[in-house]
Amino acid sequence: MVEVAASAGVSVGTVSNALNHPHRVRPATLAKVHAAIEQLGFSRAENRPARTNPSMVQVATVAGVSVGTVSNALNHPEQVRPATLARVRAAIEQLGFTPNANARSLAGGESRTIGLVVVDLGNTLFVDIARGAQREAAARRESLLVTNSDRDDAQQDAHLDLFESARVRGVVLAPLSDPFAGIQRVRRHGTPLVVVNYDDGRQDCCTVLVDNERVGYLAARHMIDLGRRRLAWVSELNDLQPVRERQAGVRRAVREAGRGVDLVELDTEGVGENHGDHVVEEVLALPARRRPDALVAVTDILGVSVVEALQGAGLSVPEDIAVMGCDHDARAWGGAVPLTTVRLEGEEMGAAAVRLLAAEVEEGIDHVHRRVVVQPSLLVRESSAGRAPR
Amino acid sequence: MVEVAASAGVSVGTVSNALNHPHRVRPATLAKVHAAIEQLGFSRAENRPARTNPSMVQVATVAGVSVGTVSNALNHPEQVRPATLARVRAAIEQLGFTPNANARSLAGGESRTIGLVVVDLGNTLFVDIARGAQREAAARRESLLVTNSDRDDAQQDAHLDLFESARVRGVVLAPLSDPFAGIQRVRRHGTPLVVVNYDDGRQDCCTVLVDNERVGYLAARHMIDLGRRRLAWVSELNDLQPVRERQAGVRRAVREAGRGVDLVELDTEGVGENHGDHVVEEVLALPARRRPDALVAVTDILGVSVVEALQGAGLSVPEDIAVMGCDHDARAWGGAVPLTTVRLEGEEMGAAAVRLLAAEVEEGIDHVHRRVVVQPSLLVRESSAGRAPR
DNA sequence: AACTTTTGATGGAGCGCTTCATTGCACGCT
DNA sequence: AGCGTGCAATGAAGCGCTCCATCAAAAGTT
Repeated sequence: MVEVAASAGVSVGTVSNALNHPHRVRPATLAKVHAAIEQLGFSRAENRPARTNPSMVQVATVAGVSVGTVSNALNHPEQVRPATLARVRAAIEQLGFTPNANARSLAGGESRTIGLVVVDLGNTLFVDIARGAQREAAARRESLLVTNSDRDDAQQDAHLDLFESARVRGVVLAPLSDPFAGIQRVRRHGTPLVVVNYDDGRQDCCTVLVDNERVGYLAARHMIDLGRRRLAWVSELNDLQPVRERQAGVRRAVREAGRGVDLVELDTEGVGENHGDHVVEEVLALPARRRPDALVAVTDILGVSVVEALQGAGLSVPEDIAVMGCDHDARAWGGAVPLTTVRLEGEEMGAAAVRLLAAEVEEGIDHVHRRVVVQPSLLVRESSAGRAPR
Repeated sequence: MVEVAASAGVSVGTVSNALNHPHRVRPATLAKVHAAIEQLGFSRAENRPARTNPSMVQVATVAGVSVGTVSNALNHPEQVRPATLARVRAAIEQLGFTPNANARSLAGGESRTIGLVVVDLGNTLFVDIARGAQREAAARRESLLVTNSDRDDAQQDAHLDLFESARVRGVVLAPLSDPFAGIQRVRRHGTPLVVVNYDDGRQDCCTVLVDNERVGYLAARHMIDLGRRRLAWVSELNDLQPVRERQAGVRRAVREAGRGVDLVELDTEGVGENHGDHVVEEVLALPARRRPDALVAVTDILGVSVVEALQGAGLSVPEDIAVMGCDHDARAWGGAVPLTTVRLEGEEMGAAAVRLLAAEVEEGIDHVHRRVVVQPSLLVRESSAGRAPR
């Protein structure tokens, strides 16, 4: 009727009158309306795209049982007699019936999907997190849906809203920046939320964290254990939390090592592929007795870049200077000298996040937010330890 | 009541009788049931996680309008008087109302999400595809949900079912292997499906493809244009379609170049990080006059591995032998010598897939399946062309 | 055999929304 | 004033499912 009204150039009300109270409508208008009806009568049939999933009603009809029984066959098969169950399943098979998850979660008030919003799918860590979350979710017979906010706050918010409106069972968020607003947004209606890889300190939700202080500590400690005595820490100038923590870990390792070990801290303007040259300039500018014999880069990408720049400057790695990065970033796997790194256990983080989510769902009102700190591990390769004998 | 029955160890029917026709129930059973009721009475209150999203009814009440009007305010704001609209919006704001997408798509029969099932999120190409699809979907005011099948057919099927049951608007599939079964599964009920990066030849759905023949052609042609005359093509032994096509492209380029150019084809047992050594052995085993001066690897990972092995064997790249890969894989970005490659335009592929999906939705019954072939592009870096002057 | 109890199946209410025929009302025209 | 019209709002039907009180028949018990 709305279409007819549009086509006839009158309001819906007029069409209604034309049909039910024709005497109220001026003859000319009446004619217009009837013409429109006539015309649409023809074109109406064709634009049905025939997207016709069978419903439980059809399954019930074919199986010769009631809708309730079909529902039971699906969700509580133990309450259905084997013979009946078989009939229902045959009907489902025959019709190719796939339950409508929307109707399910509407009626049941529960969903079996969890949402994961990730800041950057291009980064190995987050792909690993997704993989771990996926695995853990599957083990709990839940589905995991992933969205990539691509380092964009607006997208991140949009995706949180999306999951909220889909009434997912819970959301795992690997945020770009302080996720406070996002947390509020999601928790407003009690949707369980776990934040991964960001410590907002407020502890008003469950959190899965990397022990970034330990990342730095493991790295520096490794170099010291190798007998290196003049360490360099290279990171970017900005104030990102993980960077500061890693730096703190490096400092602690150096402090613990006592006076025999020195530390130089170098800054770059970024951690990308091309910042190695600048670092090497700074290194070479140092007086020989302060020149580092070991260098820890805040990321693998930066580390690889430094290795290349050092080699370009005629220094050998690891003989003259041992180099390592952090993150176990796949983008750095192809380096000339395989890079020693501190590996973040992304899969474990993702799995832990899903477990926390499940706990929050189960515990309900009694839930107390928890924080899981996943320990990184040292991965020694040639850039620090030299080529292994073959 | 189901809970009570479970707790009392009787059937639901018995509980019903106990409540409505107690005389029909044996006293002992009656007592059990009442005990169970008593017990659950206490624990019932606490496990309500208070996950209470306001519904449109509440919004309507607060705004002092009917539910229909709230719906109109949301979906057809132009049909609502500004003053009313403002009241409704204020109520939505005040209650923190988020529409229930499940109910929406149930009632409206339409969903605004599309699903993307990807074979390997660890691979840059698919991350790019996801990014491109995301962008195009956002532009059409649709949401994109991603799942990672992680090279596992069972997971892929599970994810297709998931999207099917969520009644998404359409599915984009980047399959592991021949997606015939998956296609059947999804199309059975008319869900639009676009397959990316796999050509099954049957053309019973829309497809977005890389011109893999051209990938090989561009690569070999680049080497020939650089003046190289003895090319090597390195690929794994298996029979994957894209590999064969790339090989065909290489052959064509060599053929076109005429008799001055030779081609050696080498096989590896895989394309991973450690297969370079073997390739180099094969290369060195060739008589000097047949030894290649240019090498095209089927993937970047293999290419980087070859570069390292060559350097390890004392050969220089690109002087002695130019090397390149294919794919523009991020995992190869960190190589000692930046690797020339043929770039697959993943973002463009993802965007094209979403556009095809949209077209299929719009065209409905009249839709004819289309095939979009996205052209790869050559990315020249140092491993073939030498270090650019600074 | 006469009863109680259990099992297995039923059918209807309701989840939160969209859609749309219907209506009340105000406006403009004669 | 009175008719015809358009606008804005209403309210009920129904989307596909789950849940559950209820019941008929089968299975036990005495």
